[in-house]
Amino acid sequence: MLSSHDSDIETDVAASRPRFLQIADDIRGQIARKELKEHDILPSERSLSEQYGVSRMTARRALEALETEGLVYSSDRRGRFVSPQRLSYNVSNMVSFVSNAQASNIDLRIEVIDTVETAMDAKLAARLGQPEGCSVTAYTRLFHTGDHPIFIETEYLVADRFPGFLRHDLRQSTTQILETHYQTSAATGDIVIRMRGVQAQEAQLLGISASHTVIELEQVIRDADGVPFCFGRQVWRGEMAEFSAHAIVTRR
Amino acid sequence: MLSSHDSDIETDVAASRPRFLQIADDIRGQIARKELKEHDILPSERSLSEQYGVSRMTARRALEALETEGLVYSSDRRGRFVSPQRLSYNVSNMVSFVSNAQASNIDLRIEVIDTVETAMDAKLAARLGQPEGCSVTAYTRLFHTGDHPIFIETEYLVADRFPGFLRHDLRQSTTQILETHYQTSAATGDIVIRMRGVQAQEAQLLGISASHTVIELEQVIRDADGVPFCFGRQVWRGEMAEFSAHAIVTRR
DNA sequence: CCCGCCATCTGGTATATACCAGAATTCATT
DNA sequence: AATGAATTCTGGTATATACCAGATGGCGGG
Repeated sequence: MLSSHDSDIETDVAASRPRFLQIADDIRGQIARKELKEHDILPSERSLSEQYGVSRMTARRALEALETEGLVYSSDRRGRFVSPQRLSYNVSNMVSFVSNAQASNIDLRIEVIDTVETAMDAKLAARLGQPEGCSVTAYTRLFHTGDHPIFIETEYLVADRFPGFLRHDLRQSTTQILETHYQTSAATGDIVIRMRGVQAQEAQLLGISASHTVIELEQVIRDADGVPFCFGRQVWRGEMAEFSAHAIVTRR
Repeated sequence: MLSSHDSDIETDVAASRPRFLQIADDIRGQIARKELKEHDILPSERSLSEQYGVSRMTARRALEALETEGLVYSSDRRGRFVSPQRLSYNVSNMVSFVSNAQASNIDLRIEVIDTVETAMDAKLAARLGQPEGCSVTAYTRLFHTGDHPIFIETEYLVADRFPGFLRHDLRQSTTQILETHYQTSAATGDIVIRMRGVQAQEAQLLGISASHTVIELEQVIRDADGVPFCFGRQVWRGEMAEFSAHAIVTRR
């Protein structure tokens, strides 16, 4: 009945749209229609290639397309899975991401990757309004929901101002630590968001393959007097978040 | 002299890091060292494969890696080129992007893709605080620097408030039009930024291949009374921009 | 000098094949 | 029941090959 029409359309589409994108569209549809749900495993490259009668490489391209879109993530040599829903991160409301997440019932786990006490390079010193070579406390943490990595954060604190900072447990909100133990809280911030290629080490921590893109979010945080005391850099799995802000036009 | 050491290191690296990433690293270095400059053409897939003694597919993967990173753009069947520097877009300072760009000597060209006068769907109506089915003026424009596409913008205006809007020349700042002819200017905005996969039509307009990622920026713009009058969606080539914001913590 | 044809270049798609290493599972041995 | 070895699965890398269609540039004819 309609089948002849359908096949006409299909061959038309086939003429224009590459096979691997058609397969990707197909799977995209299954995800949209919830036939495949969050963290469900997708068919393997080999089974897809049989299913659609294409070579493994073509099936692979379809899956890779979904992966770069962020609809799908892959776990090395285990398979590919449907990505979970995005988190929303309000950059204007600079109250701790950790507290926010916990308030919205997100199961957040923080892993401390590295801590150092070192000297500022020129760039960092400029951002923090300090002389070059000045002492800085730095730590890198990896944030997960469930066992799913979301972003890496490295923060640099003016060391003189926060003595013994690294003695605190960093698997909690640092905003909290700063307020409780150092009577310092964020008042304003300058934020930059950009998309860029992931670096090898980051890719490993985030559990994504090299040559993917990530979202980098950098912020300088200032106290009530406008004095910068922290520089932070977050590297997000791009598909895992969206960033919201509230802007107020200041006319001068 | 050092060559034996070097080759040791090289084979070590070779053992760990895939060949296609090594080639990508190599080219990335040439770009960083300015041996290849903005809009310079890269070696073709075939010449790269000869140069490094790998198959064309491997050379291709190297170039594709650079492309997804945004370091390189490709123009269908002409070749691959070094991407130009990013633009900086301050989302807090909501004064027209167009005026800003012109002030910073950026050669901006605007192409009007589509204009319509239609009825709001439920989602749009909610964002603009209007009843569903209400009349809306919409237009889609493509922004270039030189002949290089940067982003697509679609804006939706509450039609009743801006009669005859589409009669103006849209190849200029719409902020300007709104201020001059309708005594309306932006006071606050709610902005969302996310990374997502590009859609087929967008890919064509932006001159990128399908299955790449883009940055989507959505904003609701309100007047001095807090009444929303415009919803806009921008779809950026991710490598072409970075977004900055100034945040002020409001404690409640 | 201009126009149109054609060879040659480019990337885009697609197949078939091979081997590797890690993850998961199976199954026999202790 | 616990341990450990073997098998089977997965994606990751890499090669070789083929054909297509758009872009480009040279060349010849008007």
